[in-house]
Amino acid sequence: MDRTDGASWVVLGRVEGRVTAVTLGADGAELDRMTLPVPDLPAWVGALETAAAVRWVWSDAPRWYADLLAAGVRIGRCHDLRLCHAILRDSELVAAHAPVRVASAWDAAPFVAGAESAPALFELGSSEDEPSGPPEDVDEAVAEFARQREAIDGSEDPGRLRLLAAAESAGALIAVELRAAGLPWDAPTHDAILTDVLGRRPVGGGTPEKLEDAAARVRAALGDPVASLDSQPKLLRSLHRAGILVESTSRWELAEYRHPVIEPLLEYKKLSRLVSANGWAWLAEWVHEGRFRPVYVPGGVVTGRWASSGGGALQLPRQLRAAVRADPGWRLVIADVAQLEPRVLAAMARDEALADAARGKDLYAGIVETGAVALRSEAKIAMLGAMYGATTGDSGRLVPGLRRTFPRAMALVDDAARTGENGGVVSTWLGRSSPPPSSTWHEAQSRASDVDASGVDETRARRWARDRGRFTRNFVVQGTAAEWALAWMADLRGRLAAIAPVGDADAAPRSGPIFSTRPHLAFFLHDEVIVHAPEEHAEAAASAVREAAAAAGRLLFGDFPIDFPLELRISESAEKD
DNA sequence: AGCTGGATTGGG
DNA sequence: AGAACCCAATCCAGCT
Repeated sequence: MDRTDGASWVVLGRVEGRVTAVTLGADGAELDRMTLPVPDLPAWVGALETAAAVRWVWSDAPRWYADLLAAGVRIGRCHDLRLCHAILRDSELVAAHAPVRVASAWDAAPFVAGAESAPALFELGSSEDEPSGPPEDVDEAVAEFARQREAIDGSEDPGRLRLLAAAESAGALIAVELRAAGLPWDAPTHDAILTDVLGRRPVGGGTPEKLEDAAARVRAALGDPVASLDSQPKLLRSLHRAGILVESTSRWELAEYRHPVIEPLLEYKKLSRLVSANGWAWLAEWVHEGRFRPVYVPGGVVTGRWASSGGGALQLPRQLRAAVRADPGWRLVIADVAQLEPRVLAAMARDEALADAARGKDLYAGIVETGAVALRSEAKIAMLGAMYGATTGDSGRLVPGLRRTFPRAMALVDDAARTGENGGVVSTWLGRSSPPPSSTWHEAQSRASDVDASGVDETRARRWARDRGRFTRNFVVQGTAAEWALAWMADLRGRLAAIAPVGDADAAPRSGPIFSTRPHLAFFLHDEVIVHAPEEHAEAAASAVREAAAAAGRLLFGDFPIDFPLELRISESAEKD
């Protein structure tokens, strides 16, 4: 697929305790085949990885790489068949008749450790344990890899799809590494925050002091000593009985009312959320030996963003960031990209005016300087409105100002919206395509164009068309931003691995055998990374983070003059200053 | 008893 | 404030 650097492809498969490794030449022909027992795999991979430039081709990174890392073996590059299949199957750049497009066992959810040993109790039909994840047989893998090479080589833009496959596969490695290394988490700090906010931890697992106190004040204000506060319908009825005629129990609606119950109720909701989502139970389940190890799901969102499954890694409340603390003698390098999505939009659209406004500074301040809008706050909501498809309110009112000043960028998102409204498919910069509309959607559209269509039919069809337009409008920007972030992390991963190791693996053993002696990625959240680094290498790691951002911009957008400035700090804790 | 969907709130 | 996009986790209600 990539014939430029001479690295060989080694395809791995396994059956009944033995691994088969097939080495392929640049033309895809089989050069060599060998088998070995599963326990011998790490040593063999480690030796080959040191000796030669290898790209490992495997079904699913979590299935293969978690065990390698645990055995102390890190690899440089892979091709993740499951993730790349999902991209190529749907990509508009791939020919409609390509074999990768037909339904197959590669349309699989990721491997989940232990999932095969938990069959549903009342499952009908087969009583066999169905292992989760894609096929593991090596010949299946070789065949699928050939289909994917064919799909890419025969596509409209092989270069872009090669980049996307490489970036997505690097992300697959990084997700496994992030879990293996873990985010340094100081449980005593977390406990102190909980105790400060909620009051003393109840011994028998009951309600914390301050939560109980807030509940008592709510019930007193309602004049109902047994009011249920955790059931939305019951709470709504209690509020109505007290003369507060809200339609929901949401924070924003409650805040509009003046009544003695409002303040304690909002307090109750805040505390209740903290204890149930990130309280002591969460701490006991997800933090062990000073590390938070969430499950990241690369490509888990239609746009290509990562999702998480378990631990809520992408939903950590700001309130708890103080619990993210570097090990003794180590530092955190915390970096996020300022206004990633509008910068990506400027580059995709080749909109020099927007790129100028973004250059070297706060993009929203730059927009104000162009005169498109008067205030920074207006620039922000106008830009978000343009990318999300707002049509009403302040945002909808301000978008036309942007359309005059940045016609190219606005045309890109407007075109994406029009395509989506008409039932079409849109693609990101590197070629990830949106899913097509459902059959229900199509049926609603054709029913509305019947001669005897009712007003209800027409209204619904219009609404669904506009909903889909907003989705495709945002898809191209959010998805390309996700690609930029993958490229950033992939490049950063390589730079960090090149920094000389320090001390011995006992220095910070909690990160495991691979990550205890050198800077490593510890956290990722859409446009932010946290690197955990030995103090003496913190500056080098920070430089690597900055250089990787510049490299990612060049990799995706060549010499188009867009920059990606970072907000970066080196600190012992992730708490905001 | 287990599943699904609504409501809510946390993140970008 | 929301609006307008992409999510996950939790609890509860209502269903089978």
